[in-house]
Amino acid sequence: MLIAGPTASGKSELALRIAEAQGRAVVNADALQVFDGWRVLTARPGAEDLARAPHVLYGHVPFDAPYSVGDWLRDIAPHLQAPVPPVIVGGTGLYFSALTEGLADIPIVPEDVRAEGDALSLEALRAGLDADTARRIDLANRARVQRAWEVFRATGRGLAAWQDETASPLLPLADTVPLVLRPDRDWLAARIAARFDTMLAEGALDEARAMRPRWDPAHLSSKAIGAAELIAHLDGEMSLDQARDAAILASRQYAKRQRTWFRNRMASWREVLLP
RNA sequence: GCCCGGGUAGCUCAGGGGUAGAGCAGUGGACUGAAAAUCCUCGUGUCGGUGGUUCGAUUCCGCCCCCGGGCA
Repeated sequence: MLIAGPTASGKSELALRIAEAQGRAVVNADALQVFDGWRVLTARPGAEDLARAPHVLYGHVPFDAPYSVGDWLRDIAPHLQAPVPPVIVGGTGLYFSALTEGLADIPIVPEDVRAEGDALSLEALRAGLDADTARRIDLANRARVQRAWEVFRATGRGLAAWQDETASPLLPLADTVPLVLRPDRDWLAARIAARFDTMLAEGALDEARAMRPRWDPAHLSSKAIGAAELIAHLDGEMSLDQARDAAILASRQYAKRQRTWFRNRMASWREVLLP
């Protein structure tokens, strides 16, 4: 069973109830909940939830380690073999797509190639692409262009060529019960705001204080919405109210991006309208 | 009560006699290893109200209302 949904839509609780009732494990499909560190801020399940059902792929990656969809697919593979099929829940559309539609089997790009790419201008990166790939990707999007450049640089083959050879998916959609939560926009906005206040009440600020000495915006776990805002508040750069408002706003904008992905890339999934 | 400054897009504001634009917010979209990332698109709203001047007023003038500040 797959459960996708925007942030704060209540998908984790739904997954937990199903898992608990049916003796399944809950498997995480969220790019930030895989990290150790910001437990409260990333809404990772707490002790009470963990006691109700087995949880997998939550907080299993060090907060300062790299991670990617490919890592996630490798991590999830063994859990798909469990005798009782798990409930896979999360908000990262890319993870679900890679799982059910496949991901090109491209060798891991070495760190020094990434560093080399970081140093180049967008124009230079574009110039280093093969024609097929250049035609396929968004040339205004540096992240996409640099990724394509890195693949070509590291493997000598274009990203498009690799993608054309994408193998069959680890878990075909047809073998699943795919649910996507589609909450009303304003209803979700209210929940997003309320949830951030709950996070503060549950110690998000203390968590930020604990993370402060090891804070590095470059870490992937630092992308957790609200992390930079709370750190800025601790550094006296903004009031707690400003940090709160900024984090809530960023969460709403994130939810909108998720909505777009779900609507267009998971059109065949079973919709669950909320409230 | 008088004087000064304002009242223009959801918010902050710019503009100016030929019916108006920015930023933010919001919308729609893209996205096969950074994805809670990254990128693209979309701006008609009684220009506070009402009279007047004018071929034409949101723009100029009068009055009224509201919000700041000052003086009584």
